[in-house]
Amino acid sequence: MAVQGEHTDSLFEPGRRSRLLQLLRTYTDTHVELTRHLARTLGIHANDAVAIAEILWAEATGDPLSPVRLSERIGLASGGTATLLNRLETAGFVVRSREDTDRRIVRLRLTPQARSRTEDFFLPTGEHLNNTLDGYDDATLEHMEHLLTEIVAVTAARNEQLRADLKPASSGRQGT
Amino acid sequence: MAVQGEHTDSLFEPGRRSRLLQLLRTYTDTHVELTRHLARTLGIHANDAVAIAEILWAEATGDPLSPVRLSERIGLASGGTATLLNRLETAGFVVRSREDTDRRIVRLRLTPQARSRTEDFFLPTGEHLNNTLDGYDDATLEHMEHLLTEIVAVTAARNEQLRADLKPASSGRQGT
DNA sequence: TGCAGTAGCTTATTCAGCAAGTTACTCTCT
DNA sequence: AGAGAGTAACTTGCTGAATAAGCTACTGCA
Repeated sequence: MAVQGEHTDSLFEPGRRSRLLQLLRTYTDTHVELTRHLARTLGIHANDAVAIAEILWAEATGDPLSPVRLSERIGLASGGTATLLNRLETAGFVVRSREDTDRRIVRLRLTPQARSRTEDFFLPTGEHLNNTLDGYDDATLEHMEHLLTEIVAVTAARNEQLRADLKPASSGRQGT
Repeated sequence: MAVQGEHTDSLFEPGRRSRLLQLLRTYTDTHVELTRHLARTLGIHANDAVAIAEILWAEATGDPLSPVRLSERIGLASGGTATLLNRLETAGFVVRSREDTDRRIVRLRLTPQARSRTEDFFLPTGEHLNNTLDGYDDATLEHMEHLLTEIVAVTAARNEQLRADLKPASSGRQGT
């Protein structure tokens, strides 16, 4: 018998802000579905496709993922990530290379075939999106970039906070 | 031996457009992680949390999901969705109600407890985001809304196309 | 040189999800 | 009205993805 129950409506209040947030939500759904289609196209599991996309992007930015960092992004435990990587390596999508000075670290790279198939998959959408963005002037895009950056920061901060609840107290060290 | 292999670089070319697309990708990752935290908070599986968010949102827009439509959104087959819903119903998160004139159709609604727990989870982020959006004037937000709408449309169109490849030929109608 | 910390992996086990089949309901066509 | 096609939801048997726990290899501090 909760008498109150109106404050939470702010999430769904009509208005421009709420509409924007819903658009972001919808975009996420859409992007996730696109990744599922990638999985189907490559003949692999949904999570494997997520991993491939992450590996591809990280590699493109010049800082290839390690298994631990991949596991953080796709939300799998260490063992599950190892299984996933074995699967992808056996299927010829991924190679592991120890190229770091720290000999413990493994770097994940796509095979040329995997990269080209994945890029071919994303390319039409990418070009279509680029064309769409061409319809906007530079100032608008800059605003958009700024806004999105802030939005990501807010959400990421919340994630960080929630992640902190996970590890109660490992070592005595508890930094900032 | 593909001699060419430069056209695909357009996905990663430096520049504002590419940066925007990466931001969208990052946002998706962030939002997905947030949903995983929701799962942990509610003590349910990741996919279950995705389903709860979808059910909540659909209900809020006045058009509660049916199992089929839920399954399309979360990317599960009919049987898997039934299992998931049984799980959520048993755990007291979801109720199924036959309220449609078409007696086959089941509408999915969150229990009050589930709704309040989920809203409590999203509320801090939602308010934080609203504050962020308050820093932008109306015209800018309108531009954003327009741009995002287009982006979603492009991606959704691609999804539709890919989904069409799935069903080979049900009725005699076959396109190109 | 030992010891704590981290990266990556292996193994045993569980249970989520799929494919296929069943029931219930709706709509159309005769 | 009644047969038949189509759709919504659910059930069941089985596969294998992911987990938890434990192990090895490497790093770097004391």
